[in-house]
Amino acid sequence: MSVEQEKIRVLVVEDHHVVRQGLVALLNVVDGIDVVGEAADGVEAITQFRKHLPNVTLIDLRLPRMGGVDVIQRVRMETPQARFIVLTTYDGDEDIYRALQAGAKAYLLKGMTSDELIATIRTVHAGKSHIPPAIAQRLAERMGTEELTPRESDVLEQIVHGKSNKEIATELEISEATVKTHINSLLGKLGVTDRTQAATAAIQRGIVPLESLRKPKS
Amino acid sequence: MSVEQEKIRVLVVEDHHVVRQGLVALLNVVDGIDVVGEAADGVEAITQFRKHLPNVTLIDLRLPRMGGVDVIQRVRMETPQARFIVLTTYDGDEDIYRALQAGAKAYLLKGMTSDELIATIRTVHAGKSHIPPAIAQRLAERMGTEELTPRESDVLEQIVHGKSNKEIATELEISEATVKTHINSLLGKLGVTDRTQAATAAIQRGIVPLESLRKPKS
DNA sequence: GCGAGGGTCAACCTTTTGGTGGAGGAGGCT
DNA sequence: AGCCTCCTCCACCAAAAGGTTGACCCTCGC
Repeated sequence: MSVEQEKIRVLVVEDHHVVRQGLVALLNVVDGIDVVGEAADGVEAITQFRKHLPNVTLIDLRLPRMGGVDVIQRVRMETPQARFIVLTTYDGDEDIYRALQAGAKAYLLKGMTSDELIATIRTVHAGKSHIPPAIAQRLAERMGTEELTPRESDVLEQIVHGKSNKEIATELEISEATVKTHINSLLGKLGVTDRTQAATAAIQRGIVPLESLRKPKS
Repeated sequence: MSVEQEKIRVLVVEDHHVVRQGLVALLNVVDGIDVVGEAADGVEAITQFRKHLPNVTLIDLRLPRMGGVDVIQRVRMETPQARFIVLTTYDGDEDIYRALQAGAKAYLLKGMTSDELIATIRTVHAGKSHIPPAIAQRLAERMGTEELTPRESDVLEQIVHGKSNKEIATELEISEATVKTHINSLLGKLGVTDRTQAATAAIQRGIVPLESLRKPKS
């Protein structure tokens, strides 16, 4: 094999400017890795992906305009062989799960060392996956839990937003009795005993994003 | 004045390895700025500060071993002229407030540009403060609100952890009637109408850290 | 066609929560 | 001493939430 080996072409998607800059600088001095593009939001990420068709895409989940999970889904719809490494601070089990479901090959917590990151890029490029033990642990825990139905998720979201049963009924245009039915069901699935626990569980697990609490659009 | 101007000596405190690395690399190529130390946790931060006595300290609030706010307090106790720039992702109004109370001179959100960061370092080194409009906005909002008493905070924390009034009474060794009194009071102060809203408000404002929800130590 | 699961609703009941007013004691500040 | 805040507690009430059972209607897959 020649000294001119093929470089791994990497796309970096990260909205935090200094972090992205740091990642790019870090990776560009590594032998065999070439950062071919950068994106600061989800929409740009897709554009950049189509343009450069990178071997590996490093992506944060929290992005403006379009979330990381959606980006992964979209891109893999048209390019199934696309390899993604999710690189994020911990945002709740739900995101881990959905990212891996969407086809992410690795999940790294910010805070890993440069060596870990580089090693993971090579691993993923070689077609393998890489899930750190801490993440695998959470995934395993999540497995035992039942999925919420769409309607139950609607109700849960309203609960997190501090709505009463009556308000939820009005909002979703169903009777209060139905709201109670859903709540009773979702309490069981979440393994909690009241709405307050359901709310904190939802936030903590990332089922309902914390940002949505700021200023309700309604 | 000579060409050999005095450089601004900077200490970078940030637990995320790649982010810290990026910041240091970024700042070290800037004219007139010299990164004299790095720290990955709060305890190390204090050690490094004493060792280098930097002009400006860049610090994240979420740190292992000792939080950023505590570091600022400690250091300014022994070195009141110490200048801190808080550099963090948004963790709730409470942290902003407490960091500035502790004597931070500036508060920057990760995601700012390198230019903003550099400009702020110079500004702070010159003895001025720098609070972005978005942050000032939140501070202003917080001003109108009343402080919770220590006991009310205790109760609120229990609420966030999903305890019932009865459980809270047992936990804090007071009667359920007293718990109700505190709750009634804190609901008013938080401007909410029930415990679920109180819980989400507490999390969102950073009064009760989300991490404490994982596995209760009890 | 039949069962399973999801969504809708009702009646009934118990427990919890929130709202109000009052009241006494401890500690701090003037 | 007076005044204030905080913490403590009680009683009473109304509203909300939680638990249970049973029911009807879809749709989807077998």
